Amino acid sequence: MIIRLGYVAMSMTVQNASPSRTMTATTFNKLMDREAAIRKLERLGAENIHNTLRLLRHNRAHDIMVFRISSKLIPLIGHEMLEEWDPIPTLAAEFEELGHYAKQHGMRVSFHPDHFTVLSTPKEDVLRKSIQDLDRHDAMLNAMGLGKEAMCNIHVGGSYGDKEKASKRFIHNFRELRPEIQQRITLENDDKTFNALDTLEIAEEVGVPMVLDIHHHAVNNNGEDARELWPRIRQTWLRHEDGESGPEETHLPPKIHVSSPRSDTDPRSHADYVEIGPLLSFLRVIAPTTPSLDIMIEAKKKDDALFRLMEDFKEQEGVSVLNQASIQL
DNA sequence: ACCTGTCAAGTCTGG
DNA sequence: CCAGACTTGACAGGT
Repeated sequence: MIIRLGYVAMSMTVQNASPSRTMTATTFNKLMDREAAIRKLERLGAENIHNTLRLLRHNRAHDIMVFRISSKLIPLIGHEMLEEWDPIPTLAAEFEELGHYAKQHGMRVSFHPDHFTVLSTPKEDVLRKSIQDLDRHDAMLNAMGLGKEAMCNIHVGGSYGDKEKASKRFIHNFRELRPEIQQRITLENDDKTFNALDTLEIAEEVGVPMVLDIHHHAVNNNGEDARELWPRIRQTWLRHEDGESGPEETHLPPKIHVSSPRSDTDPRSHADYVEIGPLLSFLRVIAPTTPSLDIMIEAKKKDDALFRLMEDFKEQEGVSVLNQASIQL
């Protein structure tokens, strides 16, 4: 099994390269010249996109092919007071440059719209905003010139006291989405409500790939073993092309999320670095059936945690290091 | 230079 | 029914 490692949004080693500088709504409103304030938001957006490009260059220098782009690239986008404002065309050149670099180097990039995007919601207004958020993520990926291989990972959402109903609502709402949006979505199990099996069943039902988060699974499960769920999870990454020719590999390897508990008293929070133990035992079990896998590291120390994990992999029996960010197992 | 409270958004819990 | 917690990086305002 070939495994590629990636990390999320920002770097601990590249200095002054924040991809998510922002401005608060309060500050925006205090500025007298609204046009100038909007230009300022757009400058921040351009700067965030440019810093993301710097991170991709850093990734390339370290063989890192998997990366999640920050969803906070453009400050205040989607805010109610800025409904008329569409900065994505304004930033077309910056987006194009970023996407071109990713494509040129065969990098797998993704977004993770945050937990305010909830398709299981019973509230019409929340659903409407969630769809708008997905539309904006799709528009940004389109502006980058990236196809359906660049995906948006989301959670199922809240349960509102009845997980079964919420699950049905998610499925219904998902099916109402434009097909282009549906094709961009992956579903991830969360650490509180929709566990891996719940999420898997929904992912199968609507036909989207499932991202397994093994830390979330460790703190939210009904006694299921992730290794036993894996064959079904892996299956969600196979696609019927037009329903004709049977299952085919997508252009994408399955992806999992990896992090470690901060402490025994705070097991849900993310630790600075990743413990190799539980990860490795999972990988050894799935290796024979899984030719390739991408691992998104969700540790506080970001790329620093990735480098340290690679050091740990080097010392393991049966693991060969292919380059600075990938291994064979 | 450094510290503290606050921040767009949603959901859940406890009072 | 409402306030606060949750979670995160970064702002904003203060010393």
